[in-house]
This record gives sequence, C-alpha cells and structure tokens, in this order.
Amino acid sequence: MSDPLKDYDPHAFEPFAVTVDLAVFTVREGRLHVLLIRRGQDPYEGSWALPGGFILPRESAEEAARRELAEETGLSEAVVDSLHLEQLRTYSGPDRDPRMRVVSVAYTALVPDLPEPHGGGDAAHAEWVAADGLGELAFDHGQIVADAHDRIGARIEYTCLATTFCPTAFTLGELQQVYETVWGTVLDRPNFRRKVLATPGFVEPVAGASRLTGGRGKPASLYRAGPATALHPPLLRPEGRTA
Amino acid sequence: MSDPLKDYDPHAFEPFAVTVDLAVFTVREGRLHVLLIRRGQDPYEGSWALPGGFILPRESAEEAARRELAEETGLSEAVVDSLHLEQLRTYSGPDRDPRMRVVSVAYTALVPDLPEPHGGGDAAHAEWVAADGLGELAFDHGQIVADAHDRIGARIEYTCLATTFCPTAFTLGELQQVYETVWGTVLDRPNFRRKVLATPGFVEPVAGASRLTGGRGKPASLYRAGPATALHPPLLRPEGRTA
DNA sequence: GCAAAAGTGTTTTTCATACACCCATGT
DNA sequence: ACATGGGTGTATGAAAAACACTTTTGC
Repeated sequence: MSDPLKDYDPHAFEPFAVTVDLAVFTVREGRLHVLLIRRGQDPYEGSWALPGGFILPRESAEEAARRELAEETGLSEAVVDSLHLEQLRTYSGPDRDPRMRVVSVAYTALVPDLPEPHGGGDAAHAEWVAADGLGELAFDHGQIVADAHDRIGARIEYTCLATTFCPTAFTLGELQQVYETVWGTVLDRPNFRRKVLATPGFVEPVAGASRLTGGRGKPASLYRAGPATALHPPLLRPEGRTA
Repeated sequence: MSDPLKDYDPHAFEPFAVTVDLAVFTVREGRLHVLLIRRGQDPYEGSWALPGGFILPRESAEEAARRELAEETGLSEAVVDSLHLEQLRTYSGPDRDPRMRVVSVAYTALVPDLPEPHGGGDAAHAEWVAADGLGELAFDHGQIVADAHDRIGARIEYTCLATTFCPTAFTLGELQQVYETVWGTVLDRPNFRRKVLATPGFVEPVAGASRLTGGRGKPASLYRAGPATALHPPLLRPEGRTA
C-alpha cells in the first residue's frame, strides 16, 4: 500500500478476487488426513480441492476462514471460534485459476478425529482423505497441502499444537501417535513421556481417569491440554529438521 | 477459491486492492534498522510507512515485492533478484486503509548496511530508521514491523539467514553482533565461534584475509557465507524462545 | 605497558539416547 | 500363560554453558 493509492480509482484496475483456502488436518487410524471437497464444476471437475471461499467485504481473512470452516465441517460456531487457525501463506501466481486473477490466503487447522464432516450446505461432499499419496489436486492445492504439512511438522516441535489433534482427554500414547504420524517417525516412548511431562503447562493429568486404548494392555491415564502455548525445551524430531 | 467462483462476475463485487508491503531490515551501528518512507499524502500524512505498492495484473506477489524493493532502494535488479525475500503474512483487516479495502501481502528482506538507500523515483525519501522505539507508523505497519522482527529472530535460529545482514566478507564478531542485535542479548564469544564453525556450510574462511574491526585489537580473519541454507544443530538464543 | 579485540582450551553440568525392566489388562 | 500397551529407572555419551587463558594489534 502506501503511496500508489494516491490517484487510485477503485474500479480502474482489473479486479483481484481474494479468497481463503483451508487445509484442515486430522489424525485418523495413524494416518494424517486432509479435509477435501470433490469439485463439481468446470475447472478441475472431479478433482479434489481444498474448502474455501471469498472474503466478504467486511470480513478479515481469518474471519472468512472461520466462517468457511464452520460451513464446510458443520462444526458449531463456538467450537470453530475456539480452534487454533494458523495463517500459512498467500498464494498469488497470476495463473492459479484459469478463470480470473485469484489471490488466496491459506490457513491451516488441526482438529481431533471425532467430528465426521457432516453438515448442511457446502459440507455435503466434504471428506477426510489420507494425506500421503493423494493424487493431483485442483489448482495449486497440492502445493498448499504439502506446505501445510511441512509447517505443522515444524510447529509441533516448538508449540503445544499437537494436543489440538486430540480429543479433550487423551492418553500420552495418543499424543505420541500424533507426533509419529505427522513426522513419519518412531519415537521412544519413555523419552517422549519424560519430555512431555517435563514441559510445564503442556499437559495436565485428569484426576483418576484412565482409558483402555488397544483393547489389551494396561489402561492409560488421561491428560488434557495445559495452559502453555509454547514448548520451552522444544521437542525436536530425531533426524535433522525440514527447514 | 474452489466453489464460490461458479457464477462469478469479475466486476460484481466491490473490488479488493491487493498490495505488497516490505519490511527491509539492516544492522547498523549495533542497532536494527528498518527502511521507511515519510508519507506525503492524506491518510497518515507525515508518518513513517513501509515501502510497497500494488501487485500488477500479471505479477505474483513475490515478483511485485522484488520490483518495489528495487525501486525503493535503488539496488540493481541483479542484486535484488538474488536476495532472500520471505513472505511474512497477509494483513487483511477490513479497515486497514480508510480509503478502500486493501489486502496486503507483507515480505521481509535482510540486507547488509553498505547500500545507502539512494535511488531515483520512489527512493528519494526512503530512510533507515532504528527499529527500537519508533513511534506510531501509518496503517498497521507498526504491527507488521513487530511481526517481522519476531520472525527474523526465529529464522536466524534455524537458518543461515544472519549472513545476509553482513557484507560478502565478514568477521565472526560481525556475525555475532547481528545475532546480538536482532535478539537483544549478549552471547559468549568462544561458544558462538564454536557453534558457527561446527555447522558445515554456514561460513567458509576467506584465504589469508583479515580486518581490523574496532580500531584496536587483533585483526579478525574473514569469512563468507557458505552453501548451507539450514542450520542443523540450531543456534538457540539464551532465554526461552519467543514462539 | 596497557587496553581492546580475536582466538584457544578446559571444566562442569545438563540433556538426549538407548535400553532394561515392572505393571495392568484382555484373551 | 502370554501378548499387548502403559509406566519407571538408569547408564552412557554428546553437547551447551561458563570461564580461564593466550595472541595480536593501536595508543
């Protein structure tokens, strides 16, 4: 902005459409899944695409992202408002969309597995698709999903975000599986435990609660997400970072 | 994007202007400086603002950022093309600019101190301003500068970006001062040295060259940036992270 | 000689890793 | 009984932090 707006006539330029795209992830059955929509219209008809839509005239991009997320997933406004939404980056290639100039602000969200993406309206055909080995997506959405996966992998090293993949009460084994799934690595259980419990505010024990996870084995005690948001000694993945 | 574009008429919506804003930093005399422009027009007249401008119809946001950077700093196209430009985030509040709806993609660049921002045209009134304790900036540019500072502080922990603040040949003391300036901390010289030299590809020695830095003292040997881009054992700042 | 800045070495402590081992539950 | 997953303890090794010390220059 700044200077060039001095003699600007709002309708002089060819207009840019500004949209949001959502890369919503969950961990299901030990695999990372993305929420996708099967396209029914002309460009890329039949391909998978990310949910998203226009920013309305009086909305910020984040507000638009939350609104679209609620519409696509059928989650209540209250739940969506409390979710952690992270701006990924903005995609602005002049030929992203063959129809017109579309600049899109991409957001990432991490949700627990529980909610099936049912819901009225747009959500009718939204589905969870395994993130590894999905084919060509519409537009540059394949790139967006790849960027989002990288970002999440890096974010869970320094932040407490991994708990947002879990239900309100979860076991440490479940939390560990989130890390293993996102990073595609195997972690040492005793050491993972120690690091997580040694980080103040990461997780807090739920009184005397426990849950049987795999059908067999000792029931694991339950934890909930703590008040901390950053991970002070970071939880680095085994092999070097993705940069 | 995706669905909502099905019946879209390019001129039906009130148009969004899409711009880029640049937060260009340098380290000068042990202080972090930002490149700013004194506004001469109506909104925020007389205030400092970030350089930036419109994305042209056939440009990506990054291309626009490089073009603007060349215009504002007077640096040659070749230099600007080789610079590391990083997309920060997109600012989209509906009332950022009182005149109309402007969505702006912010970029950060790190440059060495050498080049005085002279240059024809727009650069006439671009100046380096110390980043600590600058007053109110125009629009939401104060927020952008703060976000950019945070981001840079985090980036130099894991990447070799800090060398882009230095001239082509630099001493380890100069590199250390970059870290100290950006983080606002003091580092232990022997330990800093060790970490930097232990990271393969971070810096490479320049044959027998040396330079006298403070007027007195032993001349320091010179290094140049190495081929590495990521810092494998990260160079973490003393106190916990900014997150 | 002294101050200032570069560079080297060493010691201490902390932390990550890799295991070995015990506990509780379902079949 | 045994397989399966949860949980505890511990020895080893690498790395970060703290700091003492030497070197080379200008004044």
